[in-house]
Amino acid sequence: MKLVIVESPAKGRNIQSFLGKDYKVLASMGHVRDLPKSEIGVDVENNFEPKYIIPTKAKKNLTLLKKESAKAEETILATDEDREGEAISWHLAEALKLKDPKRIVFHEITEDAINEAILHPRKIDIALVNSQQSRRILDRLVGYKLSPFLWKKISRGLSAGRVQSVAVRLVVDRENEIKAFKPDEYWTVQAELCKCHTRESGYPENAKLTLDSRLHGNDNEKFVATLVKKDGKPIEKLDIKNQIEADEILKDLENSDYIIGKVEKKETKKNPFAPFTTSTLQQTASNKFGFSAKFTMQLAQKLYEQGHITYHRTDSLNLSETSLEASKKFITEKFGENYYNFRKFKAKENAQEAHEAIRPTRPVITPESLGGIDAKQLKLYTLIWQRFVACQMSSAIFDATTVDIVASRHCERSEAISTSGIASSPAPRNDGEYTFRASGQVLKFDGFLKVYPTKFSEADLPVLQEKEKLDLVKIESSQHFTEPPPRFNEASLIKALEKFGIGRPSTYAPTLSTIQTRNYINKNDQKRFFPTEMGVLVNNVLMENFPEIVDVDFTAKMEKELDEVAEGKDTWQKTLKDFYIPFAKKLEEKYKEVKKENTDVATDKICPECAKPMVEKLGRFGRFYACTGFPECKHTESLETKESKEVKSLNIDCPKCKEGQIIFKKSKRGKIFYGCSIYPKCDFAVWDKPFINKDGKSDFCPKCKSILVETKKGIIKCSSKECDFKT
DNA sequence: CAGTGAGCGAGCTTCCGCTTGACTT
Repeated sequence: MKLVIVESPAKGRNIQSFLGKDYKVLASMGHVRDLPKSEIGVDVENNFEPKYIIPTKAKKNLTLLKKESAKAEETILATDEDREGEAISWHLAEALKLKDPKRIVFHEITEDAINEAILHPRKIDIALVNSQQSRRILDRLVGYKLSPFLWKKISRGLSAGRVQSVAVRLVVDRENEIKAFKPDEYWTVQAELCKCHTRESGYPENAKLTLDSRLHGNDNEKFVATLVKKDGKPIEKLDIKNQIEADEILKDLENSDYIIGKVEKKETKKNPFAPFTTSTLQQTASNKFGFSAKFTMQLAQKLYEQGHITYHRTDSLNLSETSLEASKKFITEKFGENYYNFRKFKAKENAQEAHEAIRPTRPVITPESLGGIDAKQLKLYTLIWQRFVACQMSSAIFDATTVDIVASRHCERSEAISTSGIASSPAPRNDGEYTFRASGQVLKFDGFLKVYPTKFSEADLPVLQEKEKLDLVKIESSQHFTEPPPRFNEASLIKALEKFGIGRPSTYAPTLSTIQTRNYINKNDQKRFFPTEMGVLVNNVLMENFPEIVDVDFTAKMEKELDEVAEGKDTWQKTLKDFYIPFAKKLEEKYKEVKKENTDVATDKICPECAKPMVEKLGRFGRFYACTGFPECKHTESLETKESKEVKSLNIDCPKCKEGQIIFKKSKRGKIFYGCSIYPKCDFAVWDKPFINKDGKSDFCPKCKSILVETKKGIIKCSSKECDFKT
């Protein structure tokens, strides 16, 4: 028996089926050794010697691997072909004490690919392993050196890191941009025009037309054009600054003739998107369905385990030969040959490409034919299936038309007369010639749109010819203001992180969680991120003292260095030394130089327990009132919010102790609940808001006399778990 | 489902990236 070790058990099951009973395929379940959590674990004095331990979570599995490896005639390391995968193999070899570890790699999970790989084992690429060690140790040094600095200078429990601190910075920067933004007023001018019927072109005598349509044409002969040029000069977005300027233009235009200038017709193409990577899947599922990145990954994990999709943590756009053949067959059979178009996609520059793009494992399994799975899983599968099939289909083709309309004043004498009364030489014609533009596009061939629904505007224009005269139906101007950039949501923040190469497919979702649980950023009602006071404060301290670490290019620079190590051009110790020596020196200075932040704000509140004044303090969960008699007096109060004031004003007596009142509270996790004001003397608490009847009083369950509550959906029910009363 | 702060000096907080599953909603 030969032992093969891969990273993921689902992948292992697959490979097992190809290799048969001479092989045993097991999974490492990710990394099996790591730096210890409780200490820095890097001997910076001794050439950055790392101290690796086996985390408790990995112990059980590693014991199994050891047992099987000892029994096996040989152990083959088949982890992913990238920096982290190479390192996992190396750690496995070390932990399993393999003498001559055999390393294999493959790019697609097919019988041929696996058998081929088994025939060509290689040695572990120690340079690649070393580049991973540099990455790991650098992240450890940054994180475990900067975090304690924040504990000392701001507050305990805070954190900083190469990835999370930049993510927070992006949100803070954006908020500052929004705050500093001054909207500019600008105006646009639109003309509603229609094919001319009342003049030269005329109408057939017998046409049955209403007076309105005789004057203004049918709806399908009307169209809207936007003012784009004045006297041959393009009008830029902010050129028309106010109503006075807009009115002047309107005045000019009311007495103008509208004649068609250039008519340009051309075909335009819309190409399908590339297949999904982790980041684009997360973005699209967020934008289309409102799924959080975390939820999308949970759904994808299940689809992967059930064998419906390929691996879901990837930055690759590669598609296996088999999947390409399958999609070709599917598309030509189902839609016809003209719908098929072979396409190859290139991943972004620093992608590691250890896997394929995310795609259905078997494209013939259409979403309709996939039964027995959860509705939301199916929704995600449908999206993945459509995106993949569409990416091998023809482009959609549109007939696009762009029409210029020239508006010039009616031909009347308008030569300038000099004050002396003598006609001057003809003045240069600057009498307000305006150009409008209208464009339309009509879908000619749907191509990939047949499978991947995409929003596009379709607007038809009437048949128009050059020099044709038009009637003006309506002309109007509209006021606009420039808008600040929008706050990030999950989709756009992940997109930004990926653009800068910050973070990896396996970390986008966890990173978003970390910076929210640290209370650096929060989501507003529109699910958009804004920084908290603590987020702003931490970011300011980092920006002021360690700008190079929170620079968006820090990771990109690190990656360059790591490449040098992976290519054997540089040692991992030198890379670390170049970074760490100046960093450590600076850190030492900053410990001395930077003062501890004081965020206390005096109030005129008096402590109800000891009569000392109270201050507003900034804690890890936001601001709160605290007694200045601390630590003798531990009295604290929450800041009043709209909700807490509202609940307090209802004066609901606690149904349990009848002594206290029900007040608005927040749990550790930030979840809202309603509890008794004299806690811990009385521990009454419910999740939902107590129901208030029309007399302004709380009410009780007719069945069991417990207090009634109103859920967020407006259902009134009994608060008792044993009672099922609800309306 | 009931936090947070200070400072002393017990022990603890903290990083990123690779995995899944055990929790709970």
